[in-house]
Amino acid sequence: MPELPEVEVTRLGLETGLVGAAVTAVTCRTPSLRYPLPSRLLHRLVGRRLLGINRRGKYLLFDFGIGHLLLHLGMSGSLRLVPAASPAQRHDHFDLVFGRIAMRLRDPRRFGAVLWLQDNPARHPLIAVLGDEPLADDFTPSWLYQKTRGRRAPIKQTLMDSHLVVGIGNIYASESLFRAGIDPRKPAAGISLTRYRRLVPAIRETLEAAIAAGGSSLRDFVRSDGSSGYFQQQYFVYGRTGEPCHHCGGTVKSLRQGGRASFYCPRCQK
DNA sequence: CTCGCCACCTGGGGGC
DNA sequence: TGCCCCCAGGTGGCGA
Repeated sequence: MPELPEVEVTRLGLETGLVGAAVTAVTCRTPSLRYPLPSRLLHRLVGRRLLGINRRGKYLLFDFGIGHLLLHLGMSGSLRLVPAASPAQRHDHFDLVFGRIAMRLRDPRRFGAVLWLQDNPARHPLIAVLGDEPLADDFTPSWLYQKTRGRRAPIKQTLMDSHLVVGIGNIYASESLFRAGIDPRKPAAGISLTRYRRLVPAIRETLEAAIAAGGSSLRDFVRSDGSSGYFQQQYFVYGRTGEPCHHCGGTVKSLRQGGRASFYCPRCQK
């Protein structure tokens, strides 16, 4: 799915095309994704101008002045700009139409979310519980070090806990730990401040490189302009079980942690 | 608070 | 060809 970089690339793609435009129609084709679609409330957007698009973690927040449309892409969601007249296909659940252009949400696995937030988005229960933004200035080695005292879970799963730090999914957790030279199985509490001084920049570099590459985490990820794309970002370890490590030439290994696949190089990551 | 596990859903791929 | 099982992905919610 869309991890933070893919959501951010989506946000950037939509922002250019939609901010300042007014909604002319709303189409809900699915009664419910993760939550029921608030179709009655959404129809009140007709005639309203989109003032801005923000991101918090993997959530997108569309500011309409009278409230915010909150979208989450789940595991398989994508948002694209299409001609308003183009026929919807299977799994196209929701359209926000801006004249001749429609922003279309497609989500085959339907883990995504569409919600209407009347009040301050930061106070919404889904947003209020979120952890630090990994690209923000307050995400520092000492902050992460302090927050992980007493956490005996493996660092890989800890990085994926959105209540601690947002936006890092299964792919970029493995990639960040490779860059930092840390074994994904290491308990978070057992990692020294010195090593967090390496991990925090590694997370930033991983996410920023992916944003620069235009989003990459799903084979079927489609950028908001509809182009197929990701400049084939090269993963260091993700999905490369049995292949040679790009750094040391050793063999990339995989294991399961909390029901998900992790990838690492035993020689580079201790 | 932390942890481990389940549920949610669908399409694609491999094995037989 | 068809069937079955497993897997991918994010996150809320549960009980321990």
